[in-house]
Amino acid sequence: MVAGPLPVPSGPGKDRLRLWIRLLRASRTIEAELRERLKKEFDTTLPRFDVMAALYRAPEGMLMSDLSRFLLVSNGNVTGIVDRLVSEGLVARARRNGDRRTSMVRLTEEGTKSFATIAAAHEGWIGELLGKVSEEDARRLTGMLTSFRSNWEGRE
Amino acid sequence: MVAGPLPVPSGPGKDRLRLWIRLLRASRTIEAELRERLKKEFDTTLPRFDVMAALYRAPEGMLMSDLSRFLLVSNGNVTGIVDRLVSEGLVARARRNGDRRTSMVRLTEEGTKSFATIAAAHEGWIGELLGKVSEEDARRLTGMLTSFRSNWEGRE
DNA sequence: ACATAAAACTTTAAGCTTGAAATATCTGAC
DNA sequence: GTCAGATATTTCAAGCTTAAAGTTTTATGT
Repeated sequence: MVAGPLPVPSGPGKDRLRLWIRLLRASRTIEAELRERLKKEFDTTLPRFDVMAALYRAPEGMLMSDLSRFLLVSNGNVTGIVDRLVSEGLVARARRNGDRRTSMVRLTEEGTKSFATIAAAHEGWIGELLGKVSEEDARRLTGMLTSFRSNWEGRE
Repeated sequence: MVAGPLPVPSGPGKDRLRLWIRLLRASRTIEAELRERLKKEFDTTLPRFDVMAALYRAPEGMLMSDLSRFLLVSNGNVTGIVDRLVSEGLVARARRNGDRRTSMVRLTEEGTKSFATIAAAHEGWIGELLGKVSEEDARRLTGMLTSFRSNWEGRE
């Protein structure tokens, strides 16, 4: 999947394959760098950061299934990550009266403060890691990826 | 990390952050789809596919450390995946006379045939999943990502 | 009301992933 | 030759990830 230096043979459809390979390598490269920095600087992980980022945008809280859908990961996965965040005091689960199957998950005060700090650093890192991409290219690329996303969601 | 529907606030540097988020969501979406199809259609996994793809391009074999570097994953990780592929008869390790620390890893005949089949399907999937991206956009996007990569490798 | 289905979540087993420590081998300085 | 350091790989512990199976609660049809 993460094919590299050697070129993909040319032919019909190869352009898209090449695009996918580059896309994957770019995101893995950046992801690896972020993972390392999160670990070194804040002793945390990317999945934890992802969950906290989602919750930060939803002060009223989120259901587990919302988190799962939003983060594009399985529901069982979210359970584990949230468990750990709860045990660290960064996240809280609140049982709901309306539906006792569900629980609202939200950042604690400590979690909110912690995330704000990390997010500021994170944004700086992205600026640095993507520094060579011009603002204009960034916007154009974003536009293409956005249209990919809309097409994707409308598929089937 | 995988922020979604809600827009990233505007401001300096936010364009790159937005780009990163879109990039990550696009690759995770495609990855999830490929993972599912590899499982359903060929009872295999993405990491196995990655390793086999790398070895397919190197008929003479690769060192473990080459695989690790090439796939952008840790060396310990590669050990486990190759172990499993070996136990399935798809990959073979060959001790080298010159340096007994290393071993050349290569696809077996069965592994080669198996990969060829899967790779053909894989290419078709990518063509389908990225079908809405025009060939021209695909080339332009690839170009931008390639220049990101060169910049990255030249950093530090 | 009751059975049945659907929904939300957790648990489980297997595999992936990392960073760090351990092992084995090789290279170079002396 | 030998010993220190470098190199290649494996092992290990902890955590992430998925798909599938299980649990509890809610909704629905009759």
